[in-house]
Amino acid sequence: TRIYNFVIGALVKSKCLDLAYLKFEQMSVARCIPDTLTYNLLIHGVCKTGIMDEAFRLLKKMDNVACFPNVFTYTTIIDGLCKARRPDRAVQVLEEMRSKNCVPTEATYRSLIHGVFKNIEGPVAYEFIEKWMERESILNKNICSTVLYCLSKMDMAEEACKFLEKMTNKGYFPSIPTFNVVMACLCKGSKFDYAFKLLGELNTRGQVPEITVYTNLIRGLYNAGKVGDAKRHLNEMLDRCLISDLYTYNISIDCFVKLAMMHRASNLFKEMLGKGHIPNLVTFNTLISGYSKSGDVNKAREYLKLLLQNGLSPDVFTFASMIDGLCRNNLTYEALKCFDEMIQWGVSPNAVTYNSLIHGLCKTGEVSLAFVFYKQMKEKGIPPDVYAFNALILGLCKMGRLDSAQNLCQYMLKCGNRAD
RNA sequence: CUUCGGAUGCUAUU
Repeated sequence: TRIYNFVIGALVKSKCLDLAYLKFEQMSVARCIPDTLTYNLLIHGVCKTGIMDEAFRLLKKMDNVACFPNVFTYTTIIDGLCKARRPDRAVQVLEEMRSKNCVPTEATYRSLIHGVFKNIEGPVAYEFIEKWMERESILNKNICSTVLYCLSKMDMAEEACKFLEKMTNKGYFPSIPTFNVVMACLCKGSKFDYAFKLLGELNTRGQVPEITVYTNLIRGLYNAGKVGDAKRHLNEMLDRCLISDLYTYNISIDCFVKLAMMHRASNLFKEMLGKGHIPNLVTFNTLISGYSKSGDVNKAREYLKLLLQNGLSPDVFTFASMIDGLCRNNLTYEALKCFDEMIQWGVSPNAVTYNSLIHGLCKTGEVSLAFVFYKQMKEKGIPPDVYAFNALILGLCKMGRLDSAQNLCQYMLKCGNRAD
């Protein structure tokens, strides 16, 4: 039986179901008795191919030959049912297993929850899980974190709030990993009031959030135009999180950059040098991008020089920032030069590089040159995206070539882009 | 050795 199981397992894994079944038939001839594992393997196979009726037939057969299904059996079937979009039946199976004194494991619940969220549309999935949990009167931390994980990953901030509200009232509080994903989701979905509330609750529990929580929050606030709040939390972050390695320094510098606080960014840079940390390419790129964005091309160049002095080679990020900065100052000619330099460095331009350049050229009215680069990027197999199209369309409009602009817009849509 | 999942990790373009 053990040998047969091994073979059947291998066959199922390599998707040779019919051969697996053949071996299964041979077992009785060889006077081997299939055990629970044998059936589990076969059920696993049929579930993967979505033939749930066959899975149930096997389950019934187990009953007939007094071979008892175990957690693995039921979990496999539940997983299969969810993937076949039959969550109601999955819940039935869950109840059936309980009635047979088979205790569901974390895997069982995860199969159900993940399966539902992955295979059913978001709102419907949430409603389903919500109802299911109401019937399950137990409050299980693992179930909660799985649900929150799914909601967060699907960017269902609204639902995540509702769910948290309900569960925290029952005494639940997310673990650190769950807390992090949920916070990321809330910040992305601009649910700041709830994010603050959650953060406050973590504080009252005497815990300090990880730095990534703050960066998500700061970035979200900044994107939502709440610069004041973002600054406040940046200060709090610096106050409470240990900025002690390259990674955390880079994060903090980036926060200052994003909030256009370049003096603070460079102070932090000096501080890290003073403490003996060696800045890396990301550090320099971050600072260069900041100065470029603020229009201070000279400072950006200064840091580029420093980058080289540190034995680092500029990469596609470096050049993108430089080109962007030059274009912002209408130094289109310099930007083109920079583009050439980039190629001399052996760095291949990507979509962002072209977008920046095209945008800059259009801004200074050199639309025909912009189209040269537009063609070049297509030739290089880089599909132009909305950034490129928007710049070109705007450029054409400014020239009064509305017809061409419209045509390009049509073309953009045809290429599978969505107009914004 | 049979079932489901396993976060967060810094930098560029409207």
